[in-house]
Amino acid sequence: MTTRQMPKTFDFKEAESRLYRWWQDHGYFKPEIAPPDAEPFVISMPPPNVTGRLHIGHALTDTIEDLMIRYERMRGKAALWVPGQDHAGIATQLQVEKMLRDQGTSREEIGREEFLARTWEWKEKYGGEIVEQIKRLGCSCDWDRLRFTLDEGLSNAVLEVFVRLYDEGLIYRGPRLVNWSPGLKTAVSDLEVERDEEQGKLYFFNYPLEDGGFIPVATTRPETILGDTAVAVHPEDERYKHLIGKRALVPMLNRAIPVIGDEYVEREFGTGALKVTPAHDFNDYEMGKKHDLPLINIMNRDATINANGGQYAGLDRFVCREKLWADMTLAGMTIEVKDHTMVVPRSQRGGEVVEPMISTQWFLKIKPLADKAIAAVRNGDIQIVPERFDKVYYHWMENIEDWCISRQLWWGHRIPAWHGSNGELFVGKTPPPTTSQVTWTPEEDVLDTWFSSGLWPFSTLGWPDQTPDLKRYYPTHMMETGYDILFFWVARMIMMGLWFTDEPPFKTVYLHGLVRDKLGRKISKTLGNVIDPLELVDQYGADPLRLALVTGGTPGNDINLDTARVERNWRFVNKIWQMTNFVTSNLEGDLPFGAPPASELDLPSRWIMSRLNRLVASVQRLFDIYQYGEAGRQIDDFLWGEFADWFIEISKHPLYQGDETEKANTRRVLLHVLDTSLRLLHPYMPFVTEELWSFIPHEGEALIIAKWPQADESYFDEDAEATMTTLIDLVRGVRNVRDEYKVEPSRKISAQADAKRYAAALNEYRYLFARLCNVPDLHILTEGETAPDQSVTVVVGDATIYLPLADFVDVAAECERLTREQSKLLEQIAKIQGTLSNEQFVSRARPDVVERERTRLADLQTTADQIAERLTALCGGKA
RNA sequence: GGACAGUUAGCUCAAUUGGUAGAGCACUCCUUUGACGUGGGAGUGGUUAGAGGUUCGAGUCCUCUACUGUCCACCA
Repeated sequence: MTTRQMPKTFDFKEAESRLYRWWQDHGYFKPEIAPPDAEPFVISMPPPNVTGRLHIGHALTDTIEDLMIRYERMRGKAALWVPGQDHAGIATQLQVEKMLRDQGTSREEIGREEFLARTWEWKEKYGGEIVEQIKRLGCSCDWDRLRFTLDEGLSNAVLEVFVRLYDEGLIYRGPRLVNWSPGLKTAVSDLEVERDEEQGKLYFFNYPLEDGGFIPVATTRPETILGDTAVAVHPEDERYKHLIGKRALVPMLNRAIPVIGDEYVEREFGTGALKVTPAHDFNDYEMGKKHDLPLINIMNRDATINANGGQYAGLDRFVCREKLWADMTLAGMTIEVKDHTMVVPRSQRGGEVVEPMISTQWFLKIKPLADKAIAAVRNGDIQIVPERFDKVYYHWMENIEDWCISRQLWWGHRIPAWHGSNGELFVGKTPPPTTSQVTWTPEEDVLDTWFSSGLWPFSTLGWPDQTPDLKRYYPTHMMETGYDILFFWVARMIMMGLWFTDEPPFKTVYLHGLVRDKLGRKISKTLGNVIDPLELVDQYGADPLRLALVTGGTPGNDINLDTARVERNWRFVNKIWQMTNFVTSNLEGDLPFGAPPASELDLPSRWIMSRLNRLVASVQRLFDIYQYGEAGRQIDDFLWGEFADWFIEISKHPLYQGDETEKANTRRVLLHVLDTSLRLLHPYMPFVTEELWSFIPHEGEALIIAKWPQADESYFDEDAEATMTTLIDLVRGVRNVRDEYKVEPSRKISAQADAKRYAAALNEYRYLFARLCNVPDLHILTEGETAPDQSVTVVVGDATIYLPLADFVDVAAECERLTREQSKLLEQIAKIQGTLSNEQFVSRARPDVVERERTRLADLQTTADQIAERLTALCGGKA
């Protein structure tokens, strides 16, 4: 039996790095640690951005996934958690560009090749940091399988997918109206545009007509007037319908454009007439197609006005807005400017106003892929947890638009296409041969970061090659991530996975919420409410943070993280440390593992074993439905509230006063309960549990690969639980009375008990009262004996304890206390009687519920009777 | 304009298929008894946002209202 001396407290700073290294060196994070025929369980880690720093959201994701992985590993699965990093096109490029600016240069200046070289350097330098940070949380991923979206294998997968989609006719290239980010000088997808309500202005002016007269129109973006190719009115609008077919003149440019009729125009809004700018507005674009209007692009890539803007060429779009409006005002065309609440599209990344612009881009016709993805969830091949996200998923999938996959960036997967000197387009994994007739120039654009992310579950396992990993670990099992990237990532993985592997890339999607501050505010630098997980790990260790994150909320809902919970869990860590210290320091001799059979155990042991096994069963049920938070809370409650507060205290009696059998049994039970609890707790708090497990006698080399507990129903024991509950309540009652009567805790008092059906138990376990409420000589009243008069009573069911506190008892106060208690009881009795006298209840409620109510009533009744008796004896029936 | 969450003790959160509303933190009082003062004991604190309904029984199911938050959406 090991007798390694435990330190007084848990030195997490020292232990965490040591244990992590030890786990990793022993290969415990690798699925190969399980037998070759073990069932696999695989999670692909949502790859953090290569330049990112671990934030609290990562901490949540990684903690939940590590919990799932550790749980399945302990269940004997070949658990594989594939870690990775994302090149994060825009985010990374922006950071490197900033570095270049700080160095007094720019990407344009150094050129594409040099820029990429510098970015790779940057990646090598900073890319590893987040890996180290993930390790600090205790994440048990297989670092030998670490992948990066731009590494060779994954890049090959990207090319393969692109070429196949192109060959299938699903990828096309052409000029379309797209969301253009002028600061980043690239197209972005619909998802990357955020639309928020802002205070803006609505500009009213008169659109001049060729034949004289005018139509009043309103716009929020006057600069787009320069690109107008029509004025639209509602075809049934009495005010304007006679003007349809006439020609209007674009202000300041005097370009003639038609007045058209279209039912899209809302007669009630603004002036009821609309200027149409197909090249700079999505609605107008549609209307333009319908009416065959020309597209006039008036902007350059940086959103300055181009030559189509006449005298305004060269101006910034917002400067142009002011200038043009001023000029129109001088020309007498303007009417008024009103404040107006409107929705402004902004770039998710830079925050700048996104401009709808005509641009030649690559698109993916995604509908066919989406159809498969919808079916997979509908037929249950993929389950989304919580279920309510199904609806969101379907809605998005059913209304999906072609995906603009090209970006005018340099950092990313370059689109495998070549442009021939005669206008040909070639798409393939390798460049086409140059001939005397044609020379080929490679495509400049790269792919949207999410394009490669969409392949993650299978690209990381070696696809398109049929690698052993792909065969064994694909499809994966769990996709755990935040609901905020359901569309960006999850939806696309499902589509790509189904399309290219013919299998759903994972079976379950578990969506967690966002971590917010304790006031429920979004975490942001500007608010100054950033919760830095690494700081918390430094301060309290990884385990307390992990437990706080997992138990802080429920699946799919946001978590308002109160760091006080982390601190509290740090105390919990200490608490289980001290429990273990107690258990180990009380072990002696060679003990068989496991608890003795229930028949050989005393009441407290039967009780704790019953409670333990119910806990195990309950945790299992909760894990089966992904309710990790509730399970964690229950383990916590059990350990602190039952095992430590009661069983450990009680165990001191058999340990110190018992015979050898009692000692051995108690030791075995202590050890078994602790061992089982550490196993249950391990996925939540891997470090401290592993460390503690090393101090207790154990079979097997490490807790991380120890067997996950299973409930043993032979220990379920309702009688033991009921009896112990009564004894505990009696102890509590005595403590309560002592406190109320201000009896010093150190003062021993005597007591007599009229225990009725608990007489035997009370008699056998009277030491509980000595130990737990300083009543060293509880006397059990036998038949004929009567209770002392001058005493305070504690009543639980039909068991009564009399405390002859002669010096303390104030008869009047005691009568009042009893009266108070009695009225509370009578109230409850009345309530239950009401329920039970209801025939409907008795006939319709579940029998066990009725039975429970009857028992409860009987208990209350006997308690009330006891108290009534006391009242008569002590207070002369005053009450 | 649609859709989805949330509203429970002062604060942060729980609560199996409907069956006595619970923790932690904070607060009050007591406490160095041989695991732990990062502890122990005893307490205070709730018409579960409001109104209806279904039911023997509702925090839980249904309807409506209020407030908060999120997502989706083409009113210039």
